Amino acid sequence: MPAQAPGKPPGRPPTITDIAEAAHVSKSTVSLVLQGSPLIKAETATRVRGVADALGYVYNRSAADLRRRASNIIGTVINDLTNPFFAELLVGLERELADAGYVTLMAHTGEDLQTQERVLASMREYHAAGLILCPAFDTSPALLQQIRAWHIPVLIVVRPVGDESFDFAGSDNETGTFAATTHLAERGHRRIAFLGRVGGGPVYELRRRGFARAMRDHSLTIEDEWLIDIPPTREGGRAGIRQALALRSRPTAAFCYNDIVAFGALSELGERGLRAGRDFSIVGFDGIADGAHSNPPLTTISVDPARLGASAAQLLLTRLREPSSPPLRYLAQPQLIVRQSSGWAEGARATTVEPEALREPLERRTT
Amino acid sequence: MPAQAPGKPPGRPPTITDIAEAAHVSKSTVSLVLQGSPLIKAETATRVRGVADALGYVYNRSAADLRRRASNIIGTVINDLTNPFFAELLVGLERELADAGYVTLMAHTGEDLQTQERVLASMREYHAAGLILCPAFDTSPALLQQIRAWHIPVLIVVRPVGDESFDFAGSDNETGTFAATTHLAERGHRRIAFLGRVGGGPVYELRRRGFARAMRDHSLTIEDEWLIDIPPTREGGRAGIRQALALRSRPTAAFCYNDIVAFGALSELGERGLRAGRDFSIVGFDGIADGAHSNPPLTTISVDPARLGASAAQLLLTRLREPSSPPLRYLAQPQLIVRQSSGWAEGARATTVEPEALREPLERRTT
DNA sequence: AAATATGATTGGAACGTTCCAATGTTGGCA
DNA sequence: TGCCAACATTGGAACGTTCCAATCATATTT
Repeated sequence: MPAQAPGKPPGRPPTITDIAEAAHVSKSTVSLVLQGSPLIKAETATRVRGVADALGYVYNRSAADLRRRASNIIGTVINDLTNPFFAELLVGLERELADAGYVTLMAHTGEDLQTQERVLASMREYHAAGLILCPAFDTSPALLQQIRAWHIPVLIVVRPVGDESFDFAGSDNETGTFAATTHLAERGHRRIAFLGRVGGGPVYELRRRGFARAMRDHSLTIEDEWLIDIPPTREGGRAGIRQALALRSRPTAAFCYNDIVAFGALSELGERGLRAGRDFSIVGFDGIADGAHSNPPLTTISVDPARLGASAAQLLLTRLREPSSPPLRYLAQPQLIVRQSSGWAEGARATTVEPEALREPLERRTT
Repeated sequence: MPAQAPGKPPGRPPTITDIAEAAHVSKSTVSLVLQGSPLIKAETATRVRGVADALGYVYNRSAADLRRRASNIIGTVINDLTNPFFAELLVGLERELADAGYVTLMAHTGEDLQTQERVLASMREYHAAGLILCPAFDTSPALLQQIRAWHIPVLIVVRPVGDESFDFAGSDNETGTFAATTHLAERGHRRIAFLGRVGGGPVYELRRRGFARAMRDHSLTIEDEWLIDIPPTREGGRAGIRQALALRSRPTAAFCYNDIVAFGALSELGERGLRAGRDFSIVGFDGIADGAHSNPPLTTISVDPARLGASAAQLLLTRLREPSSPPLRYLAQPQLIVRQSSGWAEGARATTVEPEALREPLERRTT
């Protein structure tokens, strides 16, 4: 017995023509009914729908898309699904698109430019109604120009690329980092490290700027050695902490480029018998769900990735309705979420904070 | 200036007919060339391809799919992308499918049965060549029977549903849990908790069985209260540890249903000033990437989610080539990865283990 | 030299929709 | 009664491929 497809072979699946015959109307009428057109009398419409159900009709998108020269497919290109930030973003995106009747053609690039080009070309062949692109590192503006010539609406997400003439959804990196650094400064930290890529593109640049501004505002100087160049990964976070702790002018706190870097940092601190929030302070960026349950829970700048995804989807949907309005732009306003990974600098308040004392306000939100 | 679509409006994009004219061949020839058919003389083929490029031709899948009554779309339904296990699985899947020339239509159900039905129906309309389904909790076998009638190959992933007549890719839950529990027992633990759902379906059942078998093999009894019923989430892990620590016959170790439960457990332990691996032992299940960088790094049963995804994709591809072979089945053999979250029970070896001593073998694999 | 095999190419009818233009059918109004 | 608008429905030509059957050329065999 074959595993799949038992029972009678499908025969020829019913088409609108079959429905038309059975319902004694023309196929045009059936088509209009299926599209929910108000041109058809309600009575006729329900009858037709009844017949369609009875025959087990299933709409043929290929045919419709061919004729309409369009589809309900949104191509979504994610550079690193392995980072929960993007996974959560994707969830928000997909949900919103699905609610609007679109379907998500998803591809993962793993930061590989060739893969990125390939999948984009493929999405084009599928007649995607729109594209959402989290560009891989070093994506050239030329690629975007090329896509523009395809006349498919594109929304750039998270990492800006090229000029401002493309729709974009991301977060306010400078403000967010400013808030994070300020938080550390207000807790009495004077030597604060920055763990992230050096020359890692515009997002890094903005975060570094926010960092620098906050330091300046608190009259803190930045030693060059505190700008620690590591890849934006968990391993990077580990390495960053190792470096930070080895410095002659040793920092007491670190802003981490993103939450997974921060997780790496927490892990490394733990292995050295240090407790984040007491012996060293850590702040992340992104606000992924895991941060509420790391050890210790992570103070971070939350952009609410799922919500960012939803907003991004909305932006693209707007663009689809208004193909020729000026560039759309959405910048999520990040929120500082204070949890236990950031504590007071030695001497800044009482002396050390009892772990127990920290436990009560498990999560507190600040603007 | 409009944001998108500047320059000349697309005109009419070139079709194979246009290529045919320009290359002085018939459209049949062009079609064959594009399909890489060996029927066409190499010389002609390259000429045609040249013309196609020159005209900026782009293949129209809608048209082809209509005519072929098939597509290169694989519909993938994921129940919880928020769990890195599934995100990593999806990455493996997508990569493998893309390499084979397929494209991934992805949908997220968030464990919602209605959403699941909706997205499956949608994928059917798109003429998906195959489906990959991580079923939501409580998916009824009836749904699968229904899908079977669609005559689209389905691969069930991770959670078995219904009878064994469907292709399935998952992991050996019993063996994995057996290994995890054995590991704890061999480290001298005699009171071991099980953190997971009670009555959570077949996967839970198998893991509980592996747990029970390992306990029996080491002549350990299982107190009912050690079977702690919590949702398979980070919050669940927290709650589970709270409960475990409050028991009269207090366990010294816990097997966690999956890695994110384990993360919750680590977090809760940390907040109580306990260190996993020294004061309490934790073992997870799944082997998500984060486990190598949690605090402390997590001992877990790894099924290598990305690889599982790749294998699943291979299984479906095989099915597409062999539509009527008997049911295919793939069970990943899980590996115990010993990291720092599991230590020796008090008195079982020396006394307590110095944190420093643990640091060296950062990661060790065992079968 | 005819007959046959092989290789390379082609004509054209599908595939199942959509949507424009046209047609038929009411009822209201002059 | 005739005219017109509004409403409801319809015919049929696209959309861009694929693939079967047919054709044409060339080489090989008898």
